[in-house]
Amino acid sequence: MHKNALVRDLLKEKQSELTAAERKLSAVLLDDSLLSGLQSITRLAELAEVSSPTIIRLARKLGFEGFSDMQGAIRNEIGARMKQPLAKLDAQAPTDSRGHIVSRFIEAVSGNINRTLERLDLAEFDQVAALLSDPSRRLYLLGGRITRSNAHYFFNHLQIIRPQVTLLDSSPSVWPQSLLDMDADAVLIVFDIRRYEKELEKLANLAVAQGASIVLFTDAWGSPIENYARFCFRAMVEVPSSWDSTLAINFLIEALVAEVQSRSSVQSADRIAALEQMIGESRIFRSN
Amino acid sequence: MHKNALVRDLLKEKQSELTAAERKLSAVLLDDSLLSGLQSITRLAELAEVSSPTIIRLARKLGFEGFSDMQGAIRNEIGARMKQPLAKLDAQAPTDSRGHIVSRFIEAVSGNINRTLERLDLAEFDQVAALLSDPSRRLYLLGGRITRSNAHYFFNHLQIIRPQVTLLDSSPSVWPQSLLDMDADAVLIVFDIRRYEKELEKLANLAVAQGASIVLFTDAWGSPIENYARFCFRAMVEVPSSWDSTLAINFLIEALVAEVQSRSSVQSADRIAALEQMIGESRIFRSN
DNA sequence: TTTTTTCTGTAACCTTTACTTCAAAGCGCG
DNA sequence: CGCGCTTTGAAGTAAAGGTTACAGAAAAAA
Repeated sequence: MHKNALVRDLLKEKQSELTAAERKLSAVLLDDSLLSGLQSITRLAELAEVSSPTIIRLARKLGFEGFSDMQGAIRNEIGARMKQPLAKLDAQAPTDSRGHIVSRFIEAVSGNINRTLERLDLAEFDQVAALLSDPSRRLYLLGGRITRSNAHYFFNHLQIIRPQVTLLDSSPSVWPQSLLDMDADAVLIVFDIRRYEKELEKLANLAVAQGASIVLFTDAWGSPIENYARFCFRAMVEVPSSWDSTLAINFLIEALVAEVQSRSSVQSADRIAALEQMIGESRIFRSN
Repeated sequence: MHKNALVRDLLKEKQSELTAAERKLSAVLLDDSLLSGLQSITRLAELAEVSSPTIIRLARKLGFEGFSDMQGAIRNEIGARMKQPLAKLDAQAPTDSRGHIVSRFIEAVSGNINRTLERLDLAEFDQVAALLSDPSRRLYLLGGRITRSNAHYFFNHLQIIRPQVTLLDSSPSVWPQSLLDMDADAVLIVFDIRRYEKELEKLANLAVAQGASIVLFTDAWGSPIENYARFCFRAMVEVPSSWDSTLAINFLIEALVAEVQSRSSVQSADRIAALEQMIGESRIFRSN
């Protein structure tokens, strides 16, 4: 019975029946594709911070005679996986012959991120990081219908890291007020993927006219805002879905956050500490 | 010295210096990509039809302390070969010897996504997709300080695809009003990664008490809300940054959006068409 | 051939391993 | 609070592990 089943699947399948220590162990095993299961039971026990009996109990729970038996199965499993040309998400395809949506999705997404990075100019990335770390700059973030979430995510982090960060409202009617403040020190970070929104372009145009610098995040085809942008990141967005994927854009955002944080760490340490305290004090929904 | 070199290369390199029995052993090892070297020395000896001392002598000849030492190297080697990164941005490293932040980031992120998917239960994924596609369900989304953006992103799409989707306000003081409506038909989608927020747990608890089902997105360590959740997705979030990465979570969201969309496509087609029209009519910032 | 050198397996060695037992710790429940 | 129950690791054991020493086998040199 267990001869056919893969240890990995068994682990996932019986996850709910596992105890706390067993789940800890299971996490360690799954964490590196069962590879840690090839060590001696003692080492594995130390690595997973459980005792060796726990390991044996888990092995038995999965249907093996003991640890050695399971280890043999793991070795076979890894061997089988290695002989496959490309180790991609093993398509078990329970419902669909062309593979589960998750399998197809991960394939597309990894391609998107890869190609986005291929086109990424690291020097440009560094320049943008420097720009966003400059405390004398004022940052404004703006997104479209869908990309507003990305703008919000970026804003969320930047606002904690440094002062002078503004997320523009989703309603264009209140933009003019912010526009007033955009001078040569201002940086407008715009997200605009298809379908490109005319309002965004209009605002970008006006901002540039006032001297602001624009950092644009767009898709492979390029928003019309490219013409006004000082810096431009193009990300791949196509996936097997009715919707575009902004994962590559999110990747760029997170990498920028990391870099801006490390460049601003000295100044932002106090800022974050102060924030933590304010959060603690202003907790409304008391949890006592 | 031999720390860097691969066992496989060492074997081929020193082939000429090997004795007959050693060469027989080497052939067996190379034959299945060193995989047979993961067994016990006794089994390997039987398989290669040599004695165990021969194995030790070969290991020493290659520069290892003994069989165990070589076996460890083999394990690492196989591990390295298996976890071929989703993307290995060929390190150009212009400024930093340890690689550009983007390179280090992509490595961490691809690992995170891969490991998140390994732990993902596809059946659970499908169940959640079905749940979210059910028009008789009312959906409520809730995120923490950082994950609010993810909740917003999810909301943004779900709201277009189907009716009865609500994004809970970031301020807990107005939650009770929404809580009133959460009965057995309600689905509360919660995002809670470290540092876990007590307010979220409290709300989840109350929602469950009213009969609502909870779908939880959390990190590898697991939010306390797990105890109340009907479905739980655990994503890996660690990256070389002061901040956690929610990219794996975003991946799950996008995959779910794709699946929910395809399941609801019939009903949602009209909805999207209607929406498009409304957007066209209500454009404020006219582009003449 | 004999002598010398190199190679290889057997048998002993001690260490580590996988596994069992058992008691303490944790946990839910009345 | 104590009561069961489950979960967990410490201690102990028998077996298998890796390693060593040594002697015979094979090959090379004389």
